[in-house]
Amino acid sequence: MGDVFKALADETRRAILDELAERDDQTLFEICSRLAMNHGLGSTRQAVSQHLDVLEEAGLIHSERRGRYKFHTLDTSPLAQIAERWHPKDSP
Amino acid sequence: MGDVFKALADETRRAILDELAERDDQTLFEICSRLAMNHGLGSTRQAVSQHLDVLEEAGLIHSERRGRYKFHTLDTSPLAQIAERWHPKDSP
DNA sequence: TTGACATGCAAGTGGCTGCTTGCCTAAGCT
DNA sequence: AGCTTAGGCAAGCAGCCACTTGCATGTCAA
Repeated sequence: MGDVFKALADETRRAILDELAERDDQTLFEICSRLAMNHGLGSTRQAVSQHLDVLEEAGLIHSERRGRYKFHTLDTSPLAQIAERWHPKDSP
Repeated sequence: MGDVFKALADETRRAILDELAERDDQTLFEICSRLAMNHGLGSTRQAVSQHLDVLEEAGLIHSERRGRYKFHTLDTSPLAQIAERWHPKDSP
């Protein structure tokens, strides 16, 4: 699952996860404005949209379309295995 | 600490961490041969050396020079904060 | 000291990636 | 219907990054 690591490699994408961790079910424009407000990031709508694609591809967020809005929710389950991959070896 | 995430974004670097998780105090050539044996990676010595620099910059490994050998050891402590950064929010 | 071995340094290159630009689709409101 | 709003698609561009190539440094053994 190298997609998860590559998705986390970008600062803007980590900021998006930060925002979704504070409030779920946010639309694209909500995320855009919150990135500008809370993180000082002036990313374009298309740029954020592409970031959301990468994050969803990695399984870190899920999206659901309701009417003309698309709501995004955080999924932290792929992060669990990261810390556990390089466990210090227990000698037998 | 974006360096940690960027360091983990590369497959070869993750394989290096895998090898160091199994045995500490490995030299550059040991790591090279183990990458070829266990992971099927035909990386050059210089390529692996640069990967080791990135990993050390990120604080994921430490190195110690003894004579003409340089031994590398794994340090998993930067990984702890990763899983804890996007904790599900506890409602007050 | 001489040679072999382990590693370091630095410039150059190809491919990936984040971002922009421009246009398009679709849903809701009046 | 007509307009606005939320989002999607795709091509192009610039910077970064992993890798190579060639040479240099330093250490041990004979």
